[in-house]
Order: sequence, then structure tokens, then C-alpha cells
Amino acid sequence: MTEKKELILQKALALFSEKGYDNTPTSLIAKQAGVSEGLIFRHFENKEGLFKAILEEGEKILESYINEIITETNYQKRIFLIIDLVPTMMKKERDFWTLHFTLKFNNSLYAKMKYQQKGFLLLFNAATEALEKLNFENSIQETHLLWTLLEGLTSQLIVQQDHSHTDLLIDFIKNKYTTKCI
Amino acid sequence: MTEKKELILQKALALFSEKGYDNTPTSLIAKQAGVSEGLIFRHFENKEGLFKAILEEGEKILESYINEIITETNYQKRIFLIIDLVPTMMKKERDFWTLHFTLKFNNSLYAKMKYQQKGFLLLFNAATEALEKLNFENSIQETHLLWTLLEGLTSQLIVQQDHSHTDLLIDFIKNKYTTKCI
DNA sequence: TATTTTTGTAAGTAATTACTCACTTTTATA
DNA sequence: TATAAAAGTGAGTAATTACTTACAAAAATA
Repeated sequence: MTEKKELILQKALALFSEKGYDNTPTSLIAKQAGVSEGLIFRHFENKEGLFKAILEEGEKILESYINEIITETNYQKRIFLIIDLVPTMMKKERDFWTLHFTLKFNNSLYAKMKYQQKGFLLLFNAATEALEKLNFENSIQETHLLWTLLEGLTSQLIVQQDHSHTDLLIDFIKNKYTTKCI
Repeated sequence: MTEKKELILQKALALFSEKGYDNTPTSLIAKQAGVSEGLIFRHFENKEGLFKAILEEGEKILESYINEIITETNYQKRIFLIIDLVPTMMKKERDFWTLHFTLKFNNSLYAKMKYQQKGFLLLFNAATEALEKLNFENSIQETHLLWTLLEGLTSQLIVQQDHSHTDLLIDFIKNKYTTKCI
């Protein structure tokens, strides 16, 4: 991977997550990366190819997070890791996580790339197992609830710049999953 | 309001919610509405004007829902009405609600229109009041939690076409807010 | 009825877009 | 060192876009 190729990927990720895929011209990506526009197409064939390359990089990072979670055998800790996944990703991989989330609402783009949700299925099952072992009744339904909560949390963290309110909320949620009263 | 103007609004709303604002050319709106493209600009001045007109219509409907909720004096019923707001809007005003939600992630568009959140503030306070009266500890934090849940629910309902799983989840949530164990 | 206003159209236009191509420079390899 | 391959450029191009304008039909009003 050359330096310029890396720069294209970086700037494209930032722009796609900030302005959206459709609203980001390749000319702007090239400008911000300090390269000629043609180089984008030399390296990634077309705009969609650049987009896919970005997602593939992000998915690797996401997979490592997921692996860490599902191999955690202390079920209480595992649930906490799952709850922390969203704020952690939003702190360390904000652009990718934002892109990953908003992508869901872009039908044409989402359909094109058969986005692999294998990792999330593993995570879901790991959560269900943990909640069951922690003696939660109706663990599947509880996992759905937790998922919904984390999806809402992601949405809020994308829009808000100030995380202080959501940090409080995360502690509040964790506390509920400790007292087994969610 | 002429028949053709109404048609433009209808088709534009459907297209904006399905494909997104940026991904919907005015030429396509005109084609689907069966009018000349110029008519859009005669009636709404520009594309953004059309967009604003659509949102204003939707907000009126939303306001009536909110009014119904905040005037409900039975606090248990009020909470149920709030929980039902999302699935109700997704059934009856799907396109508007989808647009309203996904709009949050389009910075440039969202900033342009200083979207009035006065209604939602009223709703939030009404929810806090209800939870407090229903003897929930830390009612503000609980309202934040409920908000996050409803935001996640919206996100899921937009993506999923099948509502059966979320219908179950809504009952599950209602039950939790009945037994006071959320 | 005569006239003004509103509604509507069709054919433009300038700007932007993703992408190409002919070419040069750099790097790797024989 | 000679040669091939890869990296990089910059000026194009065809298509699409939001929007304009000159004009016609319909509706409202005097």
C-alpha cells in the first residue's frame, strides 16, 4: 500500500462519514488527499470500489472487537463489553462506525454490497447466551431489547458532539443489567 | 393547492424517503408525478423549497400526535401512547417518519432548516412527568433510556420490512414499563 | 366579455459529476 | 544497467443535475 493510496482511503472515509457517499465527489477526495483525481480510479477502479475498500478495512477492526467479546467467558463482563462496544467504536473508529450505521438507510448502496452480518449474528448469540446464564427470563427477547438500545445509542452519538449525557446513560444501562431489572 | 402540486409533494416524499434527498433528481419527481420539471420550480422555487414544504406538512401531523399524548392524564396510558408513537408513525406515516429520522444524519441539510424540536421537548417532559408520577426513580434518566429505545426502534423499523419481530418487542417493552422493571 | 393572474410546458443552460486516456515518473526486476 | 511494471498526472468527455426562460393554456377577476 503506497502512501498516497492510504491517504485516499483516510480522506474518503472521513468525507463519506461526514457528508455521505452520494454527497462526496471524487474530486474533493483527491483534493483533500493531495493527489490527482485519476489516481483514485487507478487504485480502486471506481468510486464504489473505493467505498468497498474502506468498509473492508473497517470490518477487520470490528471483527477483532467482536472476537474479544465472544471469547469472554465471564458473562457479566461480556454484557458490559457489548454495551461498551458502541461508545468505544464511536470514540476510536467514529468515522467507520458512523458510515456503517448510516449505510443501512441507503438502500441502493446497502443492496449492492451484501454487507456481511455474520459477525453481528455471533455477537447476538453470545449476548443471548450470557443473558440466559445470568438468569434473565426470555433471553432472546432481552437481547433484542439490548440491540435496540445500542442502535438508539449509536444514532444519538452520531448526531451529538457532546458525549457526557450518553456516558451517564451508559452507566445507567449497565447498572440495570447488574440489578437484573432492565 | 392544485392537484398537480399535491402530486409533486406526494411523489417527492416517497422518493426522498426511499432514495434520500441527494439521490433524488427533480427530473424523476416530475416524471413520477406526471408533470413537467419546470412546474416543481414554479411552485416551490427550488429543490430545497420542495423539501421544506414536505416537512411542514409532516410536522402538522406529528404535532397532532404529540398533542394527543401530552394531554393524556392517565400516566400509564401516556407512557403506552409514547411507546406506540413510533410503530404508529411507521405504519401510517412511514415515508415522513423515515425522512425525519434519516435527516438527522445529513448534516448539511439538517443545519439548513433549523428543524423545530419544540414538540419533542414537550413530549420528553411529558414522559418524565409520567414516569415520576408512576414512582420511577431517576425519571429523567429513565426518559433518556426510553428515548434511546424508541430511536433504536425507529432505526430497526426503517430497515426491516417485516414488523412482526418488532411488534413482539413493543409488547415486551410495554410489559417492562408495567412491572416497573425496565 | 376583456384582462390579468395563475398554472403549466418544452427546450434550453451552466455547472458538476464519475470516469478515461495519453502521457510521464518512479520503482522493481532481469 | 536495461527493461518492464506500477504509480501518478492532468486535460479531457459524456452524462446528469438543478434551474431558467420564453411561451401557451386555464382560471380568476374586472
